[in-house]
Amino acid sequence: MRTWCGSLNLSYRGKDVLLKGWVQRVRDLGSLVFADIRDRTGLVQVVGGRELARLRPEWVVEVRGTVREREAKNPNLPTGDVEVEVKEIRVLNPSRTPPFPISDEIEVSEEVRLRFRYIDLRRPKMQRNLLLRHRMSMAVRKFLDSQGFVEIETPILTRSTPEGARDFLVPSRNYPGRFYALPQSPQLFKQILMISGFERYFQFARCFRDEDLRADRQPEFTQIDLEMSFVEEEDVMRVAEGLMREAFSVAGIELEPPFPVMSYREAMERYGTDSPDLRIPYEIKDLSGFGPGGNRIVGQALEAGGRLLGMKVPGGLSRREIETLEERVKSAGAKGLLWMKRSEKGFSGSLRGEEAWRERIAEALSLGEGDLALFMAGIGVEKFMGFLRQAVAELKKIELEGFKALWIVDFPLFERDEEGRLASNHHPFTSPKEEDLSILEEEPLKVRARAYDLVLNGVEIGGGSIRIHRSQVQRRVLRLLGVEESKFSFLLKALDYGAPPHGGIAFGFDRMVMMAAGEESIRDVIAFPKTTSALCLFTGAPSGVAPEQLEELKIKIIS
RNA sequence: GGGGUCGUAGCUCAACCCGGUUAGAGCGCUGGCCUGUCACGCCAGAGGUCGCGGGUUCAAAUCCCGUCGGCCCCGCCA
Repeated sequence: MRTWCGSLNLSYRGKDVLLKGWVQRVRDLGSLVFADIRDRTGLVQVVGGRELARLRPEWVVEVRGTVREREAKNPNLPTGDVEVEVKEIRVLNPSRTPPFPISDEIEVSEEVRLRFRYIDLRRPKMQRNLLLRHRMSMAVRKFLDSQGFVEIETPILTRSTPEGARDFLVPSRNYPGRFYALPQSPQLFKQILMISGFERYFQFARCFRDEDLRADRQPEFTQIDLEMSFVEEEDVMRVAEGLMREAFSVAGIELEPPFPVMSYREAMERYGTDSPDLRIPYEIKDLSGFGPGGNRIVGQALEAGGRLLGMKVPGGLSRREIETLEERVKSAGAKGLLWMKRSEKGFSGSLRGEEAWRERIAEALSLGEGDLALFMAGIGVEKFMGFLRQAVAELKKIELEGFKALWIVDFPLFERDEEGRLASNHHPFTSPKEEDLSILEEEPLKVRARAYDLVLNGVEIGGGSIRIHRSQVQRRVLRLLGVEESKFSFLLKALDYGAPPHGGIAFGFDRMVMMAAGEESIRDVIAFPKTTSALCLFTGAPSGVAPEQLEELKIKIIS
């Protein structure tokens, strides 16, 4: 019977044990040799003579021996009170010298880590992260099961839909020139399952989007996808809150539902983003009402239909820091940054203008002596102010501790895309608010959606909506979007066969685990992630294929 | 699609700005010594296409152009 290395303690004193694992390190003192043996549960020291001296890091071994109390204990090691006196050691497999040691202390470039992922995953941090991921998924499954949800798998080979992100395509051999698409989400299938009468569905769904990557974005990722029949917004939100509470509690993080609710408009006004981090204390104020105040830049901005937005930075910033911020917002696309500082001598800074005007602005921001205010003027500056708010918090090294969740609701159903056409803010199956149906065609941009986003510490962690369950409403929305009905005829038809009112939500599971683990990158909670240029450094995917394979698919590479 | 940043020993980095002997350090590795170590210690040693290609120059790790790759951001992500 094998004993886990990490489980050994004084209660094993005198017992014979069999350990299996990897050699962490060998300390050769001559006729006395120590080795640390590691398995998934931890490390334990074994002690013996010259027979241990030939061991090298990462060799796979089997050790038989007797547990004894140590002469010199190691308080830094959970098993530090004991050691195993070796009776027999067998090398099951030697190892080449690893490119980097199995330790959280050592910094290794991500490139090397991904190339040797099997070694990287031996590191305690990565083992912890993937174990946490497992426990969170188990907690979620248990919770959803207890709430009457049924896990149902939906296809990976499915139909390309023109809306939304770029699809990954899979060529069909049986139908040359035709393609399957990998799902961007199981959206339509889960709606169909509601029509099929399952009432409550969930799935840990792998989703695929062929877009450029980020620290929190991978081309394939995992969503906790769920859908419910006969529900309103609040019903879905309560289930989602319970799910979040259960998932995060396994990481020792207590979320306390119900989460506060904020309208999209309020979030944009106060924080300049639809996913605000409420732990940051700054707020944005609209100062357009005070007029141009003799300031040329502000005057031009207001005349063009733009706004003057300001934000107080208590305690101020140095000139150098303001310059740094300006560079950062400019690289994000902003035109520039204005500032004003209040000192005992009065106002200073680049927001010049009439003294009374500056006084009124300072008052509106409750600017005290030593405080700084930052401003932007123009059209669409809200989101740059939101970016600035984050950047200032970073620069001021504001302690961002704890977890603050909130719901964002009352999104507009549509937005204008670059070409000025209507586009869905969420997706085309999101229901408009009943009371806004009458203005759907006349004033589509004023129509609010029955959608809700769940934001945790400024990260969008989930989003969902009550769906359209009447084909006639779905037709009107598709028409406004300029989408041919034929593309979704299967959905429209299904809606006419007794579709119940339904709605749901999907969570970015990788992001949830990332936050619970305190990681900055989603790659650290995914066993085999892609690089930011969508390569798998471990297998070398994507790769070329044999000419015969292309031949069979009737595919020709043209460049 | 765009911007930034990095690429030198197995790993992490220095030398690069301002071109000029034999490209260094720590860790790791190999060998030797050592009975209480636990980041063991001490002694000795090996180890480099300076990402790749081209250019400038008497001379390139260093300057220029291109290219490949890692990371971060903007666009994009219904």
